[in-house]
Amino acid sequence: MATGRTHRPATRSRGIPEATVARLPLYLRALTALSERSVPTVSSEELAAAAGVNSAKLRKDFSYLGSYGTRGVGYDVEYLVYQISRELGLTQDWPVVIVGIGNLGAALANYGGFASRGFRVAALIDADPEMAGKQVAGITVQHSDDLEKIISDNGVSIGVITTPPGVAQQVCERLVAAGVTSILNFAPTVLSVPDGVDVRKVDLSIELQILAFHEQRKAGEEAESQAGAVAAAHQDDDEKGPDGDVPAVMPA
Amino acid sequence: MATGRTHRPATRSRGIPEATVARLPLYLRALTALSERSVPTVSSEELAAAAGVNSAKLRKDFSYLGSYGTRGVGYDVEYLVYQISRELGLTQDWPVVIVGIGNLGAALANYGGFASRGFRVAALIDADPEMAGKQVAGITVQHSDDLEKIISDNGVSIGVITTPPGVAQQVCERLVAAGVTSILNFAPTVLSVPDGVDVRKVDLSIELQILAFHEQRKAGEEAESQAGAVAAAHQDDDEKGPDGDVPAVMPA
DNA sequence: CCATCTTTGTGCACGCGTTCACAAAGACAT
DNA sequence: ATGTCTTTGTGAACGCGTGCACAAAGATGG
Repeated sequence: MATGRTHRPATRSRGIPEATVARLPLYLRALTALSERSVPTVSSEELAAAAGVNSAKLRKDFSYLGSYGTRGVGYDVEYLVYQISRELGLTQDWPVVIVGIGNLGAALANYGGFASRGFRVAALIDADPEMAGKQVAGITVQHSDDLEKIISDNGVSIGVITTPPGVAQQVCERLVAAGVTSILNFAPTVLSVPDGVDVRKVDLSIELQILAFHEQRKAGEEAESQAGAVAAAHQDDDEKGPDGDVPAVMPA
Repeated sequence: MATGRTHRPATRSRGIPEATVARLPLYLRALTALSERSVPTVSSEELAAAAGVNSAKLRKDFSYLGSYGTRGVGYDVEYLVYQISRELGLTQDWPVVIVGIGNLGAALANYGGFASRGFRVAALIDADPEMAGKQVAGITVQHSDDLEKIISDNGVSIGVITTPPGVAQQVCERLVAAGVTSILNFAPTVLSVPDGVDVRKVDLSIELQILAFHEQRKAGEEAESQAGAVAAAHQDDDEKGPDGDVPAVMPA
């Protein structure tokens, strides 16, 4: 769902399905909240509700990690927090670089959720000489000329790209050449990467467009059921779109 | 994938699979780039390469929209841009509100990708009285007391939540009560919404954790193949994790 | 008008993910 | 101990998504 180009053959890494991996952080967050409230154990039903998933799915997910529950009781919160953290690799330190310190890059640098669990902003990099030397989120921005050195000196394997789309691909290539093997891409571009490099993308514009699609559909259905037999002429699934010609309802 | 809690029964809205809908924006972006270069037609193979997907998948995706291609030639770029835009509902104007004008909210407000296609930032809302009245991205921030009025006056149906996690749920509820039916959530929280409301979430922390998982796996495999027969003792899939045992805490 | 060549549109098979439903396992009381 | 009750762990069925492979369709040239 996130890799740029690679046909990931459903990488069931060590037997853990990708879909399960994507949910583990969700469980971890819910468990951490319980842990802070000193709740000792939790049932699959309760935890599933907190994470917003089906309880059977949650149990199956956990079964891939091992048998960490106790029948008749539930799961030990602390123990599960540890197991999931370890499984996700959060027991170690992950230095991360952010490339492209514009509005978004700066916002991410300031984002608290970073340091919280295993991740540490090792460096901020920008191509603008004006930016170099400035402090953002208490970290000095460095010039992209030194990108390779920064990566190797800090042992960085995860890079975050928040550059304009035009330069994202070349930044990506430099990151990969320097040793980065995981990339989180915020630029609205499809990144091509060699095998062995993971890319996940976050794209505001795509998310909005998906929402708009469903929104339009809702409006269309609503109009359809309200209109009743009025639009009996252009019926069936042949109609080209819910909005027809006149938006009829909604925004001014 | 994105909905907070609702079991969306694979909402194949009007016969278009959800997975296809999620790729349409990708195609649209690639097509727009071609259009700007005045490319008249494009084959499924070329477009698929540009969008980073399989060409068969692309053709099947388009087949859900209709038969818009010409065999032996390909697809008419302009026509396809229009068809996909219409399908996604981008031919109409979507006023959007952003709630929570911190670093991230401000960054999104400044983000150019917003206005580009159908979306318009109708209002910025924040709970801090200090923020109200200030200009962000050329828009005056309004206080959250007026949230309901802002939503209804502007006919807003899409809301973006960039508040701290603690207040995200209640902001969400106010948005929904005021008439918002699509929510893009950047707060690290599971949102509960009534049926009929779509929620998509963007979560930096989760994305990083997924990357960390794969990163750890890569490192493990590497070490494994390098170490060779060294770790012959605790082998097989029975091993509890890369960092051995020391469970630290066991369930009481 | 026919042959050839390109490219679409899709039938089909396969695999992943989800969910149901239930047997097995353990806690707890008597 | 034994029975009851709760909750896990999982076998099995089903549906969605993906990709192969090919026939149909149309363009193009002779």
